[in-house]
Amino acid sequence: MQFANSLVVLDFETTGLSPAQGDRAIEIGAVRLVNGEVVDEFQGLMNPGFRVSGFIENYTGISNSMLVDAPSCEEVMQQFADFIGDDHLLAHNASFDKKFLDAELANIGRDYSGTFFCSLLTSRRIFQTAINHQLSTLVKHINIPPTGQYHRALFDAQMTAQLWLAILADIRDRYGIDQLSFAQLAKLQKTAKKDVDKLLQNMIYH
DNA sequence: TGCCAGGCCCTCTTTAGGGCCTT
Repeated sequence: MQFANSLVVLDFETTGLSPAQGDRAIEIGAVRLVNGEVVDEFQGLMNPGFRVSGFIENYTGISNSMLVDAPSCEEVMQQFADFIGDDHLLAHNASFDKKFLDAELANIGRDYSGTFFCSLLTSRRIFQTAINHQLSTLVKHINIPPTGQYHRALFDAQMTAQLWLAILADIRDRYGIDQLSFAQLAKLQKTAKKDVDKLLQNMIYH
């Protein structure tokens, strides 16, 4: 059984919501979690080749003047593909970050072999009483003092990593499960909320 | 010209609609 001991936790800032509509990445931030600790990190601004909107400048704090001298998406994503290696991946609302990772890596003819996991889907199942499941709300929910600026890629990746560790700690505290396999995590994030308790109870014995 | 994401998930559901999340 392959335990989920190593993951790359990543977050993109982008020019918009959809690469299919022409949006590009403008920043990637990531940390590598190994055995519950952050052992490495990656951060890079990238020039998408066109001006970003005022909305995105305000939302992210990343201005056009910060991007004009930044390396290209292609250059940064080459480095990031090397950083990912063969690790599995995690993001908050992974469907969003996966769209951009797939699009940006396709641009440079690169790929990745790992599976994407989602802290949003998992937190909806484990922290069912949270007011909502935005990253910032969940960080408050788990009593982690935020020490940076949300909507910047590295900080959001760092907070997502802390959220993930809190999810694993909650599972350990409530069910006595010390380690979950990638297959078990995949099953958990697809299980209906009402069935999560039974699923984890059963995992104790398998 | 006008429009513009998309996957998940709940429910007053499944012959559907709308809120939540991400930028």
